[in-house]
Amino acid sequence: MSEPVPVLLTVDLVVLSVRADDLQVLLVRRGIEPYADAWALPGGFVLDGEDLPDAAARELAEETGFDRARVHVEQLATYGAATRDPRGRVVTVAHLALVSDPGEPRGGSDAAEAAWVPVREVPGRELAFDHERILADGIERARAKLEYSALGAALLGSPFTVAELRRVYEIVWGESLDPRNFHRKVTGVAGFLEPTGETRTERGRPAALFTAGPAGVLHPPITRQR
Amino acid sequence: MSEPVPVLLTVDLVVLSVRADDLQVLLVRRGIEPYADAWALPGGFVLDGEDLPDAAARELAEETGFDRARVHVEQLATYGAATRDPRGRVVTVAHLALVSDPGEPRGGSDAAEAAWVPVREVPGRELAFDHERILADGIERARAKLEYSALGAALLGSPFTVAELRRVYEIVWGESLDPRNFHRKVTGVAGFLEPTGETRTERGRPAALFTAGPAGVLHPPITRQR
DNA sequence: CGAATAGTGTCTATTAGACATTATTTT
DNA sequence: AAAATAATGTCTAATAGACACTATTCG
Repeated sequence: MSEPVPVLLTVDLVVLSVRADDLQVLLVRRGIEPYADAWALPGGFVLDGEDLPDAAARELAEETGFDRARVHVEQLATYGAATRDPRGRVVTVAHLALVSDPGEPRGGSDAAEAAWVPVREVPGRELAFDHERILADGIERARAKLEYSALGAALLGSPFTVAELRRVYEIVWGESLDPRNFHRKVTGVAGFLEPTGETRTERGRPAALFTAGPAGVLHPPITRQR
Repeated sequence: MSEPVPVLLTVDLVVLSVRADDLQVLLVRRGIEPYADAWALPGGFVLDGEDLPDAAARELAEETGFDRARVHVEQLATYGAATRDPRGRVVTVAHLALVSDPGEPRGGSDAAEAAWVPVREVPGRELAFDHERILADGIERARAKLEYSALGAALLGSPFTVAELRRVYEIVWGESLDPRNFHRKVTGVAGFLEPTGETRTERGRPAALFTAGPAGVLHPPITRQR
């Protein structure tokens, strides 16, 4: 029987937000080796005694100032190829975070710089480690979960209008949706949206305001084009 | 800035199979501390230089004799609570494995005994570590993925009949499905099932044989009852 | 009033679910 | 022939998608 090998454990975050009518991801420019000056997903080492959700929430707070109550964070997947980090055996538990209306990011401890980048501009940049793959997995998870979950609300401030929610779907999926059918769909599923009774007027008829309902799931789902 | 903390990394496996008209999970009785003599999910330490999929495949082969080509294995989730293992910081990357028609299990290196157990009998047993939670997550993943993926075929030998596939769905979901509607559904989605042209006769009219098709996904999905 | 946006209604094609019927084998 | 299982067909209710229409605001 072989001996167990100790590894270093990190959490990395795919932090997505809808900003400037675009799906954007939070990237940091690394301040230290390896991959110094390269763009990377925010993240860092799991600390002594710290659970994985705690580590993810802490890193998110350091990079964005968001506290976990206002953000949706879920575990994405774990990446552990022996050669993924030149420092040695470093395994990362990637998380997906969806935030609403973030201000400008602030640089964290080992991040010289942080920036929101439209996801379709990322393929041009070389990300550190296997972060390009992790980002792709995170985006696909977000797209897939919009179909059957109330995840879209996590990308919006609360309360929100049906039109704002629809815009989130359109931006994340990159396809346009019929406003009338979308409205009928999301308001028709019991418990998915909670009407606040309030309205907000921008231009035209005032829009009813909603918060995410208790259902959490959208059944039957909204389907994207295949 | 705090120091990274080294952890030991394991892979654990939720190995599911349909045996004796029942959804069963492979459990091992632990031969060593901690939790000696307790039932647990099969698994073990990730070895030096070993990637996560390799470690999962190796552990699976040790416990069942299955090589990875014949089995569906996918990463499930990672569990890293600081107190989950009394030995210290041990983080496990759980995997879901679906196998067809396994023979009797053989005990592995640190497993004194191995057994297939119907999943509905598991709540009676006390599983080691947080394995009860991991098992629950694995079962739910399998149930959910049957809806939209060709995962059911992984629980069957190849080729198989539509009736055999339907039985898998019924057993995993614990609900009965209309044979005629199920047949129409799975044979109607292009690329989901590949007819072999062969038939197999048990009792009654010979059944056409199929293999899993190239599509991999079932769109639109089959939905379970909610 | 006209423009703009929100929200409802209506029609049609597709799909799901219930269930009848036909087809092909074994005994 | 009878029993058993496979496979197809038919009907109906529900849903998705296209699109007309009404509602409520601002300028």
